Amino acid sequence: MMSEANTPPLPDSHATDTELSVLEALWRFGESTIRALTDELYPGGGAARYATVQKLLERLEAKGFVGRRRAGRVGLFRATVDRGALIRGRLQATADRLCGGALSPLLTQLVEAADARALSADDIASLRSLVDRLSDSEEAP
Amino acid sequence: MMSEANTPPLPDSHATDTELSVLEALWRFGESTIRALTDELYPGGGAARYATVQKLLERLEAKGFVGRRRAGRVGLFRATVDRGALIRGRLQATADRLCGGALSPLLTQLVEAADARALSADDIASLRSLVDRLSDSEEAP
DNA sequence: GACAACTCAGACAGTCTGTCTTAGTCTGCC
DNA sequence: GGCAGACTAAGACAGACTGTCTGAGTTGTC
Repeated sequence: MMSEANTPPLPDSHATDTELSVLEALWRFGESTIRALTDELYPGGGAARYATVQKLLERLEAKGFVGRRRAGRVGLFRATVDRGALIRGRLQATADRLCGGALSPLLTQLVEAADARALSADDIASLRSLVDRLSDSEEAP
Repeated sequence: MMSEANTPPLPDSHATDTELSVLEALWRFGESTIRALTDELYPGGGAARYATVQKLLERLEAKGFVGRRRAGRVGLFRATVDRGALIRGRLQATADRLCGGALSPLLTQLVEAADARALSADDIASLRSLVDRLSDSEEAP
């Protein structure tokens, strides 16, 4: 009972690398027109590149990563997910495919992967506070 | 200087869901023949399914996830990566695409995602020992 | 020698992705 | 009024990837 739907929904679709570059631009510049995005991603790009960006936005919208509104006759596009949501979506997808949905194996492997490379003291501290929080809610349900 | 090559190489290719089911079978049963894997994955499957498994193994081998040796005239296939390596590979891929390769943003998001849902007491305990281990190696380099 | 099982190579359709073309619509300006 | 320029919408296209399957050759058994 409960313990669901209290976190915003995670993206279930996959954003392509190219689609991701459009999202990155939207994150950097906020709500933008196709024209502005095209100029950013393909400087000097003509009508063809413009249409490419248009199609990428259309697909991103279908996947729920992007929303649009109209300002006069032109469309304004904005990202409807932030980078963190995208990351969490991919993490969850990895967990679903490789760990039956469980997240803790990911934590284990993440720490292992980071072992050689440095994890900052801040990272470790945030991990520790997670463990403390989890322990608390475990003892006092 | 250094801090490289002391961890085994991470898979750089992507294993499909279907390919993954073959890997899962190899993890469960260890070194196996195509026949045994086919019987496991497609019970009662005929020559067609056999060939499907064969092709999946061929592609897994090309991607470096599977190795083969010959026992007499039949081939014996084994996984050359374990589940953890696959997980770490996907984590690194996510980090590369979404965080410029840095792993700590993944940690942050993972903690956030794990916060909401229930982790088992075992998970929490193993997490705690993980944190303790990290803190130790942090204090005493 | 016939048969069964295995291997190897490749065909095939369906899907996904990035790219581009075309046609239609609206704008403001001369 | 009408025209050039910019925007939208719809879809065509090739290349890659995936899961599936067929066929031709090999090898060992009875």
